[in-house]
Amino acid sequence: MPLLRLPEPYDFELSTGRYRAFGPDLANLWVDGSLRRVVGRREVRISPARGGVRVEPLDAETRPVVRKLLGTEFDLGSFYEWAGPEPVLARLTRELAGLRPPLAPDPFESLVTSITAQQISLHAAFSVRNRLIERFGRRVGQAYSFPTAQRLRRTDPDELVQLGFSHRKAEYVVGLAAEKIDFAALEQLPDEEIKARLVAIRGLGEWTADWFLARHLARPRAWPAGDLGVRKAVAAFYPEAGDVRAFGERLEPFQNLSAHYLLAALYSDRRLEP
DNA sequence: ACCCAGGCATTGG
DNA sequence: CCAATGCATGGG
Repeated sequence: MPLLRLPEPYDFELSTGRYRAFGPDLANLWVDGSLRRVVGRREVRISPARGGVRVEPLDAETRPVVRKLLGTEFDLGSFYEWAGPEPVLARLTRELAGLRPPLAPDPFESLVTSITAQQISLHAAFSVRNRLIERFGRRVGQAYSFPTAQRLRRTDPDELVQLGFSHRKAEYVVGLAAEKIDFAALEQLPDEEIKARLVAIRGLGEWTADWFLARHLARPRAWPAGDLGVRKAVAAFYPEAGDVRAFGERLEPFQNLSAHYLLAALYSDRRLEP
């Protein structure tokens, strides 16, 4: 059986909740308890299995992408051990045991997805992003490949406006697609250097750069202090915290996983909603 | 009919 | 350096 092993504990349903919580995600499509994503020219089906996930097809092309997608880079064991003495995260890691944050496997996709989510609600962002995917992606099976930079760089921004982008965001996306970014080289740099390079690109601010480090590169210390959800979660779970960016230092060196667990706890607990 | 939602660039002090 | 402003959609 095509089994991709993952360290225990792993809770597939919990970990993939992001792909359903704000409406369907055409690039990471949930179908009858399984996740579908286009890798190369094929649709890959990922479903829960004992000891990991069942992946079909599983081969040299799909394996690294699925491993990246499912966040195998995260060291949950060390995180849980580290959280032990800290009351809040100790509780969250128990309640959310097996949550392994999924990642955006592709850097361009990660950045464009963040642009769509700037300022507006995640429901609205998913809706706009899905229309982008439908219009400029490629359907394979039931899922769609995310639109490529090559495709979007020859697109008139007005076409994106038709899909619900603001004029400004439409320019950001087409401009980003036209940038020649050596992502392989970028990934070798330290966090702050990567942020500096990204923020220099129009439409990419600190929030977007932080989520790129967190959700594409899985950098342990990424801490999106400007994120509205993170701020709400910190306020809810650490009423005495004060400045959110400074508070992040208390979470060293697990800011990224801490942010994901705080957000998951915030969204899973309706009582905390305003 | 409002108002807010996982920001950002732009403009003006 | 900081404050104010406009922007798009979808849910409440």
